[in-house]
Amino acid sequence: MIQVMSATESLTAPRLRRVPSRLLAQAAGQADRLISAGLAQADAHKWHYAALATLHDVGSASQADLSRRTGIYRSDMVALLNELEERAYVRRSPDPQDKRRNIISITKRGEQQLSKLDKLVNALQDELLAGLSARDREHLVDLLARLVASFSAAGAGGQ
Amino acid sequence: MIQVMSATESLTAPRLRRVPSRLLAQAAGQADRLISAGLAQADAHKWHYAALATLHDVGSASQADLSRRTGIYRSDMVALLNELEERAYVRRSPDPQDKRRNIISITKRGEQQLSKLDKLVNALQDELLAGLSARDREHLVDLLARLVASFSAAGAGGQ
DNA sequence: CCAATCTCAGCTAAACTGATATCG
DNA sequence: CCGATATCAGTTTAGCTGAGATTG
Repeated sequence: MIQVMSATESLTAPRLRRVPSRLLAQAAGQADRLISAGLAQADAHKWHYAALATLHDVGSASQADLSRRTGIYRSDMVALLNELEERAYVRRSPDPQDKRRNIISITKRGEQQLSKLDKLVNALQDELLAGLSARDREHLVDLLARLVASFSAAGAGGQ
Repeated sequence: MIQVMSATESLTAPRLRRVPSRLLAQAAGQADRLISAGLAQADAHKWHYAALATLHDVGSASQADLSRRTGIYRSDMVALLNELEERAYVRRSPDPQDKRRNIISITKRGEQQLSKLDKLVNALQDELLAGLSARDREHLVDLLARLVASFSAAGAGGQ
């Protein structure tokens, strides 16, 4: 059993209990621990999933492209793709049209692994959200998606 | 302007767009950057706020107590309280009843700082949630609070 | 003798920066 | 010459572990 240091909520100061940024951090922490632990048992990482899922949906992409789509830094993408290539989940081939680029594509084995991870990730999300009804889950996802979208549209990230 | 590496959502693979744990991580990241940057301008940290708010609501507490209530590790609490003590926001006095403990209490200056931070933190939450209506904000907070509560009630943290 | 408290010292992993060589 | 790409090396920080000395 993993020993975690989240605030004992019953003791948390009232003032802090409903601070959105704090709740987000707590929830995200719980989610991350759960998903990471689950994926670790399949010898995988959330980045593996993100990269494979993106490659499946997009077909193939350069590393920089993959980086933008997944939110993983180009510098970290190198090591990630090394791992995926080692396990033969992806292929790296030089782009003849643009010799700077590598074309990354998912292999058959990668597709198999992806569908395995897909099931696993979905199951883990269910576990995460076990305390909420189906309607509440959808609503939560909606609100989060809108929050993320509106926020990056506003100040910070958007180009 | 802070350069951030979040996925360019318009390019994010459909499969990833509505994964709850991913949305939570993104939202929490945005929130944390915003709040941390805002608090930094007041030469403060989110932990400062958590500790001061807890002390105000509780009156006084041992370091271990504060640690449990805020979710900050006892080991990190030492350094945090050093900072707060330096700035004369809190007082550390030995507990005569239990010589292992320090009794931490908030000072007048600490109260002043707290009300400053209170306003600041509230303003930052508003900025964070600017894209959502008042009803949506409440709903989001509700859902997050229930998620966090149900989750720790279930498997992981709760004794 | 075991459990809790405060403190210090250190580790790990994630997020991020910067530089280099290559190419468009 | 500027901008993008892949790669490598390095920093910073949050979160976490472990151990020591003291006390209940």
